[in-house]
Amino acid sequence: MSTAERLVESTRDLLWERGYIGTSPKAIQQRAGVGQGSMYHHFAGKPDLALAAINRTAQEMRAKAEEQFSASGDATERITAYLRREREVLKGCPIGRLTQDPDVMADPMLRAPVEETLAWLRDRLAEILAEGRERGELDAALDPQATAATVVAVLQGGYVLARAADSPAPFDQAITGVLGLLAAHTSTAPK
Amino acid sequence: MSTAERLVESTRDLLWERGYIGTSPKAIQQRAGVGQGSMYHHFAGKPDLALAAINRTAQEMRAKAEEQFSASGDATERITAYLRREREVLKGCPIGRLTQDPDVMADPMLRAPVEETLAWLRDRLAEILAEGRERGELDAALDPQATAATVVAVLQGGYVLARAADSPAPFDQAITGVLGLLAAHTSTAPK
DNA sequence: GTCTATAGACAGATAGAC
DNA sequence: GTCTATCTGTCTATAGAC
Repeated sequence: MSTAERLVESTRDLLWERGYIGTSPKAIQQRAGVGQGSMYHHFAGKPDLALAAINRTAQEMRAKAEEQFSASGDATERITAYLRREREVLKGCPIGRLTQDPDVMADPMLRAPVEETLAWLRDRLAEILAEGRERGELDAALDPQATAATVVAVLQGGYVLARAADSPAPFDQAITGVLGLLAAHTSTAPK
Repeated sequence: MSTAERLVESTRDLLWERGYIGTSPKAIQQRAGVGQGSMYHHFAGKPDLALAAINRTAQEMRAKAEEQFSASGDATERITAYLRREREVLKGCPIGRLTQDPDVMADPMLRAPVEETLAWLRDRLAEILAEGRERGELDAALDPQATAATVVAVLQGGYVLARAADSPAPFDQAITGVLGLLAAHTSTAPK
């Protein structure tokens, strides 16, 4: 892996663990095994490195979600697969956590990928729910937009509960709960 | 307000806005209008101040939630009142945001109130849901524990979505969505 | 490209005068 | 109780040699 690559990966790890404010250039260099001068040769500074790191994480997150979204199965099956997918629950969401970082939210460049990724997730889920409703799989009373927001929120909030409890249990419960609620909106008629 | 009081309030504000890592003793003093020596006379240091601040915020959060929980009305009404209560959505949850602060989570004293408050919220909501189920108001198939975790997660995740979008809209949608899902589990039989 | 040196500002306190 | 001085270390770079 190139020096620049190692710096970006190191920054991704640290942003996930400690956030933007809690991540120093020195820590990034040490984790990457790269010297000070080398870092400033490849990147203009901390914001520049963070931008590269956040963009890559956002890209990766979409790609992983799209794996479940575009798989075969009806709406409920694909959403279940997405929610039940293996995750590093106790580490939290590497994108969602950035919303708590005032310096990230204050910089339009850093903020954009965070905003876009979560908006994309909601839109994509809303599409899948709308499709399920049209096919008669889901109750006509179900609001795709609102329900999509709920699903993403359960995920993001589940991470918060898991970190607070230092256990993945409340995350799993929250997922179980929302899937149970969604099941009641599923048509019992044959597909 | 006493000097000590002003320091605690100032710390509460800053922890909410910038988190533990992002909050310096100097910033606390300036916002409180209190000198350095004065601060260290009343508090041992930053962790001590943070402990006082977090405990107060946790206490306040429980009291406000209990207002809706112990009000009159059936389970759905009380949960709706809790979720629809006026909130400073764009500021996020002052307790939930601390789960992203590694230094807070690493200190058992600072971590305890965060863990306990969110656990208490889940337990309290589970009680209310169980009660509603016993009364026949809610579907017998509904899992009170899991659903309670879902409700708290929607709240915590709703804050994340709102901050990402810089708009309360996705928060409101997430609430609308979960209440819509819950409605399908509500018995249509007379109470 | 990578290294070391340097630098001004801030973090998080301690000490002692008043 | 509050104030000012002082201190060690870190933050986030810049400069210039190799």
